[in-house]
Amino acid sequence: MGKCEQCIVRQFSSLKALKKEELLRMAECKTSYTIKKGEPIFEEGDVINGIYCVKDGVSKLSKLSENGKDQIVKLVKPGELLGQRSMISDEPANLTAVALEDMEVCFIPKTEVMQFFNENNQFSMNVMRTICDDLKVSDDHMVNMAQKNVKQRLAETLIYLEESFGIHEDGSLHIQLSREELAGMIGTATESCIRLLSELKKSNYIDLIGKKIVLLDKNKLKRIV
Amino acid sequence: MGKCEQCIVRQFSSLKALKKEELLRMAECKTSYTIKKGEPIFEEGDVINGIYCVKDGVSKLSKLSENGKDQIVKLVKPGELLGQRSMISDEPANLTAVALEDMEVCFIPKTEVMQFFNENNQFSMNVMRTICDDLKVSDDHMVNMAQKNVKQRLAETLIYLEESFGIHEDGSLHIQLSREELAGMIGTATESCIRLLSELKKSNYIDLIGKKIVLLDKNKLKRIV
DNA sequence: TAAAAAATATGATATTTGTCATGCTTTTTC
DNA sequence: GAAAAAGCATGACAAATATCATATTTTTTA
Repeated sequence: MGKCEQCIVRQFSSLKALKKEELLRMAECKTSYTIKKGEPIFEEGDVINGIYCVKDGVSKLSKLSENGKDQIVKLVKPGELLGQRSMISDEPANLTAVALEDMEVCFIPKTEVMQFFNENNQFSMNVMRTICDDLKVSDDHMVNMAQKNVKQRLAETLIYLEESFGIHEDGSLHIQLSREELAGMIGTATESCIRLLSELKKSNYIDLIGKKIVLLDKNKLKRIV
Repeated sequence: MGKCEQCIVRQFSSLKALKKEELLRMAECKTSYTIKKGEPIFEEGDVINGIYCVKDGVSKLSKLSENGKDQIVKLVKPGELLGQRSMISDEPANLTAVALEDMEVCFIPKTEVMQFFNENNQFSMNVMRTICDDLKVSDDHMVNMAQKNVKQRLAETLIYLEESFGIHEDGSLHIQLSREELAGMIGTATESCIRLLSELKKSNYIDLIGKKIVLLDKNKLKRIV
């Protein structure tokens, strides 16, 4: 079993406030999982009873709307925690978490996390701050959904994907989303998403190599937004 | 100066976890404000340095989008706290708070609230839970914005307004929003909002008496959603 | 209380976006 | 490696929504 103390991603999460002794305790009770691309970590309605710390790989958090489309609410990177909200609210998961790449995650049971809340104020504040950040992002996201058109949201999302997840050597977006998933992020029909991508390609804003996307002119894209 | 101990709304907020001694301290340092309908409590970008506890009246939390339209993100009722997120994230306000009715609010400085965080774990947990609830509501709201059409969102909003804020003796919605504000809640153009209201009236789902709105058939409305 | 301003309402029209159909391409499966 | 399946792409069209123009009503102001 890996030592939490030596885990690099811990430095980037709320867990960085934990003391040596607490980390040892956490290492004792955590469970590590490997999740294959496309597999769920948990699904909407699941009772989770703990949090997942993402060690490697990216996950999408999505919600199935009544019309059958999957709306992607957030992408989660290594170092982030999954399931905090459900654990604190003491509710089943509101979103489904599915791996976009092969992932490594550690599960920490609720009892242990609650213990940390009680004894380590800095940790509580860190978690609170993370959730506050999520809330701000979600509010802003909501305003964008309501007020921007699909083209603007697509341009914005492409820039976000490049800036948050980087690019391959060939310049293409590192994170690989299907057209359907991309449509699910910007909240539109898959066909509309594909059509707008083609349009952006024709105007030389982006390039499409197979399913890979290369941003050719970020400034122009930003001007769309 | 009013005693926080005897304030009724305290029972409905995170503040209910505060002990007698803490409430006395809070009463000492709080400031009470009366805010007239239409006036702001704070605006996007303001550094707040504390939280507002809503004693009476309803406030809208909104954000101005680049196209000049005001998107309403949330309505805040008596008993709720305003500005928690900004205070915890240590950031300027992300949203503008404007009174929809005459309001009474109490301002509690950040230093005091932080003190409570440190000494009263139950209070921290309450605040955390509130923010988690907000996050869930915001995520769900986002999915609705992305996946539902304007008519569905309007129907949903009307039901929400009735169920959360009640009705007058004549059956009309207690909370009084202009058509523009209602459009700002559902994220559409004012004209589209008005048009759909007229349509709902023609189909006898609702009645419009001047600017008052009466829900005639909530079940039918729910079937739209 | 009359005039001005703001809010509400509606029609005409343009634009955006979704849906369905269909073909092509890539990936998966046997 | 061929067949099947899934994903990508595009056209044609329909539906939803925004925009602009213009009444009408209500509210505010002088």
